[in-house]
Amino acid sequence: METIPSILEERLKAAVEDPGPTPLSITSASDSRFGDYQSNAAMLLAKLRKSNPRLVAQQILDRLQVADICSSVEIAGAGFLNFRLREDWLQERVSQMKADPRLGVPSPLRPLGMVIDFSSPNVAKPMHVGHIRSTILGDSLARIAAFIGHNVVRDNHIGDWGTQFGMLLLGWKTILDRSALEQDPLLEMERIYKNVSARCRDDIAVLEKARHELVLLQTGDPENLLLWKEMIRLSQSQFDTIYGRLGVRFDVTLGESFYNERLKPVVEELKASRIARESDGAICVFSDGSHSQEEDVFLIKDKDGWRDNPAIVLKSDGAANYMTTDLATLQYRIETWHPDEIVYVTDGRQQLHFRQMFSIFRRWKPEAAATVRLSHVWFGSILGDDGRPFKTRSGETVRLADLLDEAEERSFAQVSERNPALPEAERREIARIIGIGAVKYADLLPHRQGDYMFSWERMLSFQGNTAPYLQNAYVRIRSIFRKLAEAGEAGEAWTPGAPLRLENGAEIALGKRLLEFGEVLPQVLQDHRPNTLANYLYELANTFHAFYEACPVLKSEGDQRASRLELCDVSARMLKTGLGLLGIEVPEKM
RNA sequence: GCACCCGUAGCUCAACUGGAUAGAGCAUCUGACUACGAAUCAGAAGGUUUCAAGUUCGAAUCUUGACGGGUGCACCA
Repeated sequence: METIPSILEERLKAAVEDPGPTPLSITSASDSRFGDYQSNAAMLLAKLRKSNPRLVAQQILDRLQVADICSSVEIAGAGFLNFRLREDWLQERVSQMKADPRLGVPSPLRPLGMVIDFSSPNVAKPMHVGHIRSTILGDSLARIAAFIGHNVVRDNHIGDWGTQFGMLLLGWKTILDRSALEQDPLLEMERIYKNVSARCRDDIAVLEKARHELVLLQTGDPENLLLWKEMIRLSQSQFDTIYGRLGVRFDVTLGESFYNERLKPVVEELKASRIARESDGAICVFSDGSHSQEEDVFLIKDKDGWRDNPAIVLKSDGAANYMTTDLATLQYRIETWHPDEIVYVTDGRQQLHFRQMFSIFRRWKPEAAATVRLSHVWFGSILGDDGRPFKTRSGETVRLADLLDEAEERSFAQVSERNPALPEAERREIARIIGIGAVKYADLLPHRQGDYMFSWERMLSFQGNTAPYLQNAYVRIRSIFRKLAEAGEAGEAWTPGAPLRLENGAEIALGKRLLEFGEVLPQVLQDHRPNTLANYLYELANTFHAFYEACPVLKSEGDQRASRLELCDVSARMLKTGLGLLGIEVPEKM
């Protein structure tokens, strides 16, 4: 289904003499008194042509043919064109959208291949609150891209290689507590890692031993390889538990170790093509002078002036680092999936790394770089209510499993208070849906570039822009249909598909709101910003509640009743679908 | 020092990427339950968008400068 702005834009283009390359933007009206949609095209054109905006608007208006769509088009203010939709046309649009399984979301011109790299936990470390944003944001973007019609590869690039394994292996062989490992493998692995790592700092002999273990692993020592695989297995089972609770899945899980064979050739190619060279024993990429100093990611300024800020692709000890791995991974992804876009979902601190990585890639593989969009979708930190990074009361990192437990516990207490009569198992299930949903929604709602303050009270509140509020809107609708089904036994069954009649203000407002879904969703993906979708759903729930208060459904009669039931049904579907795209479930009761 | 991000109502956050009178929730105040779920709705009050200049029909948004905060800057990822 085409969106209303794109239909109006076509009409507008036809009415403009020599529209040029400038897009004629149509947006929904900023104030309903101005109409339903507005365009500032006349003002933009007037600026280009150095003429009067209102005059240009009048010229457009004289040739504009929208009588089948609009009841009025007016020139207002500095030269705005304000469109008011015909109510019969609007009603027809909502009916079409209702019958559309895509709920009015336009099909892409061409389905894109997208690789989304997100979550990326480390082996042998518990997943903690630092992983939550990448996991939830990446999952949501993947769901949205797939719904729109793109081909998505969800790739979990886990940290299963590197210097930490020397310490882990040494710890495993010397201080491992078997029973602790059985009880909580991640906790025990974390303990031995911290223990050895601390001793390495003070004692060069321990450090040497750890390095030796790492060399053994890297040269294929059977025992170390076996232990390493065991660590991965134990970690993966913990990841699976968390991902199961979050409802997150991956198409491929390829750890850093998977790219080992490709690292040396990458470095060789970069050296051969003179992109990288030796410096202080390491192989580095320096500026090629193709950018201004301020924009050059390989330069940095200090008090003595501009100096090199190279990216290291091979350390002086001959080992590769994450830049090398990321380049090899990028090469692999392009060879394997030929994607149109690769999305990296990580925190904002890695901006420089990705800018350097993308820059090296453009120099290394210019043809490939020209056909793939590389997007670093970065996000800010989660803060505690003290404005400092979110920690437990004792100052520890918050483990993700504990966070989810607490969300469900708090939610369970609320559900039990509201609905003590429900069986416990049902209350547990509702609490799970609300608790997990609240955490996800609180994470997706703020603009991703920027820190946000974590607050149980706010995210679990029933009022305001929260998951429970949205879920409640859905539950209220379902309750209507439950009532109807009970009555159905007396011969009042609901038959879907009745014609819509948008008669009063609240019905019309709801209809317009429902149509906006198709406008919002492509933009969400374009900007990689699910918070836009979250805000839309909040407004939808708001508009629905206003309709619900103003328009009795079950107490109305005949065609009106049938029409209102249709509006309820499509609103419920929209809420469920929209929340589903954020990875949030809805309960039937709460 | 340089780069990136941020500074919006008492608090927590939006603002369709330069549009018309900057919007929500919490907290405060007023009103609506013998009621399709009040976990809701209707309303009031709350703003020099940190400050100062500039760009133009028009700025929270762009430019420059100042002030304040976060993050990153050569072998950890």
